[in-house]
This record gives sequence, structure tokens and C-alpha cells, in this order.
Amino acid sequence: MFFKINPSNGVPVYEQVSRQIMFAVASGAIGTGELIPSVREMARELAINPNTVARAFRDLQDQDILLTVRGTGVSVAKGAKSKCIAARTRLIRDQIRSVFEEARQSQLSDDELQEIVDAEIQNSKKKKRQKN
Amino acid sequence: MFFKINPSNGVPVYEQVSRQIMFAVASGAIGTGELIPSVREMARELAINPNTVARAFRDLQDQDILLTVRGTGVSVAKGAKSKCIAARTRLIRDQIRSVFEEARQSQLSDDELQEIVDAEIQNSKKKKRQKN
DNA sequence: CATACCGTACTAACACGGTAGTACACCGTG
DNA sequence: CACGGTGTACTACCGTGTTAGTACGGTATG
Repeated sequence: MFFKINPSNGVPVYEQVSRQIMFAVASGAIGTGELIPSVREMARELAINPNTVARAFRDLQDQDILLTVRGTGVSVAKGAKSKCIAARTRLIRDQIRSVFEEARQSQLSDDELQEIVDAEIQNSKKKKRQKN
Repeated sequence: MFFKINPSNGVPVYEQVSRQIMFAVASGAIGTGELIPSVREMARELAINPNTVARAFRDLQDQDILLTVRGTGVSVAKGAKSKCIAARTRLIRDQIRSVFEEARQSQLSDDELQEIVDAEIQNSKKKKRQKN
């Protein structure tokens, strides 16, 4: 459970946290029923405020992705994995759609857009290979 | 000079304004030396505050893209077009890179990412055709 | 029962984006 | 010169994201 937080990203920190948890559940890094690190511990690891982590937990709890037991901790709810996989796909797709939309209205040519996308997707695959 | 502002986009309004002006210069919609609408007029058209427009103007002026003459108005600086074209490409590329980066770290598979990208780029081309 | 850890709730403070309103200096035109 | 339009500067205020600190109730463990 070591993810990265970018405080100057525009994206609220609490949303970055909830996304990363969702991603971990989607990829199976955290399994159903498994306990996740506590608010305080995660806040310490990520060097952010416990309240910010708590907010992320609350959001995920409202979506029935996390299940919290007072005094014990927070675990992954039953059926959360499929929800997280769907949410992940939706999130990435919406972002891609948004960028393409902006590219379109900026009068960037289809060819140039395709060129950039191809170059970056190759770049991304290369990084993935380096990581593995 | 009719662009769209999305106040609940996460992207600051003043940045949306400066981007749209850059895009207009890049695509040739506004030529070098040409006067652009005044702070107050643009604010009225976009239904936002004049201060927000003024901030966008100031940013572009600092980048030597706009040239302001007190009492007269704001015009497009010489050599701004190539700057705007470069900035546009950089902007789109950075956004795409950022999304791919998030997709990669979310453990989304290359195949699934490629699938989403292909579908959305087709979608984008279709919209462009509809517009023309 | 005592302790430690858990999630939760609350208030105060700060930074930033945005709005609102006002005032000022400059330029073009009549 | 007077007037209107221009960009600019400034203060005040609000909403939101974030931090900081504190306090409370519940649970596990000894």
C-alpha cells in the first residue's frame, strides 16, 4: 500500500487517495474482507493530514466499497472489486474523452492528435516494461 | 470569439480563458496585430467577472503572446502564433501523458487502455465531422 | 478493568480561485 | 477640453480544499 500523492495536481488529495484505494481493489492488490491501513497510519505514510484520509474513507464507504467497523478498522466490502474495475474504466475513459474534446476544440488536426497519442502510448508501455 | 467556459471543471476559469485565446491564435482565428475583445466585453460574453478575464490577459502578456496598449486595447503580439501552436501541442501531450500515467499505475492492462483510446478517438473524429 | 488503537466529529486557520465593486491612468474621438 | 472606452490596481467577501488540534465512543488485547 504505497501510492503517490501529488499535492499540486489540481486533483484534490482526498480524491487521489480514494482513487488509489479503488485502483488497488480493482487490481486485486487488496482483497475482499481484508483490512486496509488505518487513517493515522496512511496519513503518516503519505505525509498528509488524517482528516484528508478520513474523508477519502468516508467517500468510499458511501459507495459501499469500504466497510468500517468502529474500533477495529476498515475492510474491503463484498462485491467491491467489480465496482472498482468499472469505476476505474469509467474514470480513465472520461479523462481521455475530456482531453480529446479539448484537442478537438483547439483545432488540433486529427493526424497530429493521433501522432501524439501513439507516441505516448508507446512511451507508457515502455515504462511498464521497465517497471516489471 | 465564442468559446465555452466550464466553471465546475476543476480547471481555473482564468486558465480556460487564456487557453482558448491561445488556441484561437494557434489556429489562425485571430491574426497578429489584431485587436481582441476588451476585458469587459469578453467578461460579459462569457458571463464571468472582468477580473478573471484580466488575469488571463496578464498571463498571456507575460508570455509575450498578447500586447496591451493602455487606453486602446489588447492585440496579438508578433511571433505569437508559433508560440501558441507549440504551447497547444505541449498542453495536449502533457494531459495525455498524465492520463496514461494514471492508467498505468492503476494496473489497467495495455489492451484495455488501447481499446478505450481507439474508441474515443473514433468518437472524437465523428464529432468533428458532425461539426463541419 | 486498563491501555492502545480504531473511526468519527468538531472548530479554527490558511491558501486559492472567483466574484463584486470601486478607483485610477491612459488613449481616441468629438 | 470633455467624454467614453481601455487596461490596471486594490479591497472585501465567499466557497472549497487542506491542515492542525482536540475530543469522543467503540473495540481488541493484556
